[in-house]
Amino acid sequence: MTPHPSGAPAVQVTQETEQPFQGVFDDEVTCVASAPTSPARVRGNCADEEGGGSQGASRKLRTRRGGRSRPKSELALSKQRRSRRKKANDRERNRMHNLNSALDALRGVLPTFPDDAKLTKIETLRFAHNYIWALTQALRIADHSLYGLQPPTPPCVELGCQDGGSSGDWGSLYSPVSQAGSLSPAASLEERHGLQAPASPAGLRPSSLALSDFL
DNA sequence: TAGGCCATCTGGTCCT
DNA sequence: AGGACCAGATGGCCTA
Repeated sequence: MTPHPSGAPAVQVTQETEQPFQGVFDDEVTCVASAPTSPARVRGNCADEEGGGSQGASRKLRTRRGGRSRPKSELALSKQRRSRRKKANDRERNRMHNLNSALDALRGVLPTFPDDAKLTKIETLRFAHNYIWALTQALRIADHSLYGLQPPTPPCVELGCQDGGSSGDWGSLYSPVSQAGSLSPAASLEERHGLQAPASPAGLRPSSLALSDFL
């Protein structure tokens, strides 16, 4: 897999202050300056310049409030808009970097893969979901065998606490996701990379499991 | 070359 | 007003 074995360095971002596309912000001068960016961006920047008929409104404001709040010139307003947009882009970028960091952390606690194999975002989420389910099932089975035939109360996993663990989920052999199959990717990792599930920390039998079981 | 995945920008909406 | 979140759009990179 690894759509970006050598490329896409931005995925590995851990520093919040990193600004891989510093050049993007050089559009302080003109909206055309962001040529490497998408037309949408250019469109947006230029649209900002237009300001949607704010001329009359600003004039009205100027006449209405006379003194304290200084009226801003179109140039100042445009500058302010660009500044706000730039800051919003920065925040959005940081937000996505945080999200990716969290996804990387999640990948880190999932069973290890070959170094050159990296789960995609959607695969990571699906894998984690089903892996957690499998682990809880393993715990349940272990408890079951320890304490006899009486099915134990399901462990209170955070996401399952609110409903006290419905018997429907816990009574079924397959995870709801696995049953539905709607979340399974068209081609499993195993098929694409010949991967086998590594040993599970909870004592699952890895020999009988494949990644596709989790995906 | 098509398709998948990704990063980024952008505007809208909601919340503080 | 400003920040967080979201979804759409876009273009780049990579693989089959």
